[in-house]
Amino acid sequence: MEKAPGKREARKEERRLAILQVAKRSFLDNGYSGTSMSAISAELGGSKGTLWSYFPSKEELFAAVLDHATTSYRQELGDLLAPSADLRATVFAFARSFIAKITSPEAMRLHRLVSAESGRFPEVGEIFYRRAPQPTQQLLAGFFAAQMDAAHMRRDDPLAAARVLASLCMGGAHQRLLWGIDTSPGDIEVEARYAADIFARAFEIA
Amino acid sequence: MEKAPGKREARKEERRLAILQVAKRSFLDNGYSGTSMSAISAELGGSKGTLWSYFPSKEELFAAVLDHATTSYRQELGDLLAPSADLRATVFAFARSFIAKITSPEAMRLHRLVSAESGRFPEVGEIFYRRAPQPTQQLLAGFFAAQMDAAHMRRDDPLAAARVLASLCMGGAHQRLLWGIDTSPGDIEVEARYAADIFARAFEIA
DNA sequence: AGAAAATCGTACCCTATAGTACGGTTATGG
DNA sequence: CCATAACCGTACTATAGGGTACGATTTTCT
Repeated sequence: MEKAPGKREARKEERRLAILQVAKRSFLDNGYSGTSMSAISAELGGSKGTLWSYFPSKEELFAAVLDHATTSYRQELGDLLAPSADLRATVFAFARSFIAKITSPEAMRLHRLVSAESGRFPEVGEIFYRRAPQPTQQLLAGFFAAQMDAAHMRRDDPLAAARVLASLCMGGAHQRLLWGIDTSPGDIEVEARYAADIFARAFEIA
Repeated sequence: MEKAPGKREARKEERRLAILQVAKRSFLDNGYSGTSMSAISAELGGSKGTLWSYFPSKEELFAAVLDHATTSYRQELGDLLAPSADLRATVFAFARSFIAKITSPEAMRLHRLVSAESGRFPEVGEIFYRRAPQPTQQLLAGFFAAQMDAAHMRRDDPLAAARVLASLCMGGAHQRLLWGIDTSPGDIEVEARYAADIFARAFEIA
């Protein structure tokens, strides 16, 4: 079924990706209203008709960009939870990778775009939520449930515990970057350690 | 010095406030790029020239709106911390009021606007940060410092403790509302209780 | 009453924008 | 080699946007 790359389809897909890439940059930089189809077409080179033949309206382009961006965002998410020596170390390692990921420039810009536009386009928030925060929380929750079964931490709602850790990770550098207060990369290490410590105390990790 | 209301100045101030009010609604609803001066003028009635005589450009109107909005936001912030019977109760009461405040529709829209535009206008984030999150954190930090001195909670960096509590309060309904996942008002109570509980465990409150 | 300030209405300029139309050109597939 | 799908360039429509100009009108101060 999925044979025949075909030079036509190949070039088409390639072109589509190029459009998405340029559009993504523009939407991330300038928001929905601040992005113009004409500018995208100009930056892309070629004719406006071509752009419209791929995405028949600005809204559809936006939806496609969001879909693409959140998909690639999610794909880098699976390996955040790497069980190691003891629970504390695992939590700390997770916190460090997680904070690093959500404070990366691209993640920040995506976060900005999503929170800005999900007021006007409700489906934007939902798409994002189901692809990024929700899977992460469930990943964590499953892990914590097992740890609770093994009596390595206090028994509690695993999903709530997952949210606590996520909240602790998002309250520091990420939040400050949101307001434009810039932070040094070293902060990540410090904050991850602090978040892990608070979490360990709250959930009675040995 | 501050005498002579003067009908001229009075009407001028009144008009100014009317403009700010309409503009605020529009910026909060539609963002910076999505807001048009012409539309504001139309909704306001009267001539475009008048609008421009008050605010000589869209950017200056935006700055004034932000200034006004964050100021009124801050004024409702002082009475969040009401010392009561014991520390646990105080923390819980704070969490409840704080979550209620930051999840109010207007606060959410302001948050959205600020995080969206502080990428493009760095001073936006700074203005907001210095008027809302920072005072709140310092208020809390001062309170915790005193409680630590009185040995009612574990000794630690008071500002860090303040951030922990704030993070716990922002990680629930507020975050979900940001993605457009709506929550029931009853969640506030539950989440405040949970946040206070986690905080109490992490800081060894009796 | 009369000068001064504010306001109004409207027409205007210039640029940007989403989206369309169309005839000519290049590349691909059979 | 030739039909065809994709593409290009360009010109075009229509609307909206920020911002200006200006003469007429109303309101306030003295």
